[in-house]
Amino acid sequence: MATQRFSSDIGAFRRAALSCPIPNAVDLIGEKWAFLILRGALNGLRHFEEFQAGLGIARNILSDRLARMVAGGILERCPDPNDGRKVIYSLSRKGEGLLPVVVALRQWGEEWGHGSSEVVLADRRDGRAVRKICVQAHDGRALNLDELTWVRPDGESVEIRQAAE
Amino acid sequence: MATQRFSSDIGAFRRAALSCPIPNAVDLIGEKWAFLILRGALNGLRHFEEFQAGLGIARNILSDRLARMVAGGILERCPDPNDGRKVIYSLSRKGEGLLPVVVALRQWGEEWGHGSSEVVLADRRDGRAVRKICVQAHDGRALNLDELTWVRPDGESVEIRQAAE
DNA sequence: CTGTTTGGTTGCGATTTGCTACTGATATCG
DNA sequence: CGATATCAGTAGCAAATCGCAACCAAACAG
Repeated sequence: MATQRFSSDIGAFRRAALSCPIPNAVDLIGEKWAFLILRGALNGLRHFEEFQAGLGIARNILSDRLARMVAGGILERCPDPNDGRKVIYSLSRKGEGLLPVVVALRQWGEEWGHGSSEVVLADRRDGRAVRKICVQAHDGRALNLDELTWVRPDGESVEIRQAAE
Repeated sequence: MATQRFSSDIGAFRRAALSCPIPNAVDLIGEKWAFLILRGALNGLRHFEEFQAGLGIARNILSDRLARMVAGGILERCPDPNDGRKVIYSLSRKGEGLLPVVVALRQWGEEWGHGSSEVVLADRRDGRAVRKICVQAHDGRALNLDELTWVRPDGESVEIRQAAE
């Protein structure tokens, strides 16, 4: 009945995937509008109408996404104390934690020609552009894909990639 | 006719958004399956059946996403020279450039409890875990949201966030 | 030649999108 | 105060997309 005869490392991959946080994370912000709302929030958008006009998103979709992001702890929803009609959607600490993801994606887009870099993100202190985000070793050295492995916290190595040629 | 009377900074936001690479980038990988395929590819998955079994994705959807990612230059598709039935999907340099995005999202998920860190990404040279990815100033200092601004390449400051409030 | 693996495609019902119009609560204007 | 405008959503509905299952042709393997 040929139970499992995988040609390479899907077995290991699936096992590792069980504990991988990415699928859950992707359910929260791995969707066009959710990600654009996040970008908007990082850039100071705070109200329903601002998101709607700023992103050009349909109102029912926006409503749904905001609710999900609030439920997911990325955004916080509170009535505007200065104007009873308005609601303020602000980033939680968890939401702010996504800054590196958004900036990394932006830098990737710039590097690969998905839009010009007319403005660039900079350190407010001195106005100098931020560094290119990269994966860094313990000592700060930049690492690329083939310099990485998976290890268990005890230091034991685990092969997931490279298992298959 | 009340043309534009935005209460805060959507005007500036929309202007900046025109040149922002994020919407295009999001069209390419800002979707659940595309992102999971990317993660799979970074972890060594290479064949159609591997992705299908590894991710549990429907075959028609997988087919569609692979084609899009090839068209978008993230993956490269080539027939396996050793087996005429197989096709190898491998990351292009552009695709590998997304490594920081994926790792940053994974770290965020770990930090905020979307999955355990049974295995951790490490420097293959010494087996030590990689650093937490963050936005860094020119001198390597970690920067958080409120320490950032937008500047034009000539150094001229541009207010997008913080314009409101 | 027979059976299996691989990488798809096709059909179809269920879900999700996105547009437009509407509502109800609160503010602003005169 | 009364009329109007703003804000944050809902409601309805057509069109697009998803996801399952079945099917298929080409390329091996025995």
